[in-house]
Amino acid sequence: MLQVAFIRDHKEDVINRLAKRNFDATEMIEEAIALDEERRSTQTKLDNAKADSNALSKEIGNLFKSGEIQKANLLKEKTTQIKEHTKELEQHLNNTIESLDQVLYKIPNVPNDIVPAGNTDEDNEETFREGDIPKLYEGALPHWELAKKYDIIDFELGNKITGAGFPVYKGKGARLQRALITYFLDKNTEAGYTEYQVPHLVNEASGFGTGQLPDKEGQMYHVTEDNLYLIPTAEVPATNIFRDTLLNESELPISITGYTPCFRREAGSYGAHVRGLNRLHQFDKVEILRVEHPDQSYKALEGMVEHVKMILKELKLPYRILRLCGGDLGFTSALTYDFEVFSTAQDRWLEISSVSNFETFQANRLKLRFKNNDGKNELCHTLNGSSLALPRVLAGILENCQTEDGIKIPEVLLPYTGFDMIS
RNA sequence: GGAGAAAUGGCAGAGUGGUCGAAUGCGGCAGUCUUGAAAACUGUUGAGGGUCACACCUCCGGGGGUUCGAAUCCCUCUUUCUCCGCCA
Repeated sequence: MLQVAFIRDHKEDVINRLAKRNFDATEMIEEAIALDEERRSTQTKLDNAKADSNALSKEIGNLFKSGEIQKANLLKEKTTQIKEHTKELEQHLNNTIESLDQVLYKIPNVPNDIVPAGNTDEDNEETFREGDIPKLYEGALPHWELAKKYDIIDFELGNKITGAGFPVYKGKGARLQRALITYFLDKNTEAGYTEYQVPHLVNEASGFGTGQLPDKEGQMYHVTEDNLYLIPTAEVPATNIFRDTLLNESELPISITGYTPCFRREAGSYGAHVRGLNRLHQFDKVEILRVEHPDQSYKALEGMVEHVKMILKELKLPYRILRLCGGDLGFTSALTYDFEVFSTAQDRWLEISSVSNFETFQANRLKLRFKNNDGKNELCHTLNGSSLALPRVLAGILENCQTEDGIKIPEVLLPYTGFDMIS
């Protein structure tokens, strides 16, 4: 969430920049500023009331000690009034904070200046494209047909065991997926990211820390018995490593990577858009995450984009990079680059990575700060991205690397798969 | 799952109703000594809010309560440890 102080000091700017999301924040911002005003003045009143009662208590203590019981009892009576007043103020303060938070939760992050205006994914700005779209043989198949033909992914079996959106990978399909996971993790650790294995279920506080809660609980599977949530992305547990943390400036930057399955309840779309591996309830993803000094975060974002580019180039997949427009930008992000691989047989682009700078938006809620060289506490910037999301990379490989004789495995993966062809 | 014990500053560890934001030790920082370092000695050293700066307020696992006053008493939750049971 945004910092109130920032909203107060940059009111017009915040409103104007949020307009890029087609988000009219005028009313909310007025409300937030008013509530904050109220919060601070109530806090001051409460502090003063407490100071009075502390002083009285001390006095009573001293009177008892020196045996002046009567005087002490007289003072005691005086405290009841202050106590009542304090209670009222406390109540009011809590209500005000609650209302203020409710408003702040609803305001999305302020887009970076270079975020293009626009409403939908049509308005995203392509910034880069690489890799040749292969000329496939006559009768080339979409990946779900290939999966069936070579018996490497079984969607029906998943239906039987669990339900739609939970595929079963078999034989070389399973091996290829594992190869990709290991390959991604190796690339990430080579680039300086520390590998983590994090829990796949998180508690309420964690869901709240990264913004899935409140409001967006519908996208997560909820284990009500224990009040835990299955993670929709490693971002949730990985970012919450840093909840309520005060770092030293020298500890920055922090770079971590981790592989997790991801669970998404979202009902999704229909037809070809959810066909095969295009959209699943459970999928695998390798995530990269950084905690940065505010001055360095955009440089870090570029670094992450370059890193993902390098991986896709090695895989020799045709892909493009989009700078998301205001309307398509995620709630918590200030700037996002999406990577899309071209699905030749489906003739469409599939999102395989999303790399974002959240600036202080997550850090504020997480209370993730660092002590700067002046000894002041400052919010860190957080960034994350996929590197990469498995199913669509798999789909991309199956479709783009298909030949009449079978699927030709990209060369960089050979040490990981141990085979060069799925036939 | 059952029985018991515990949770205090970066760490260790005292403190069981009133100058306790908290003894002491270690660690950190600064200084003395030294050519330099170590040792020794001296001083200093938690966080958040608030203020121009003070004042002041809050924080002894979380939440609630008793009391004029709570680290200290009560309730509750969480976590950790020991023992038993179960188990990949």
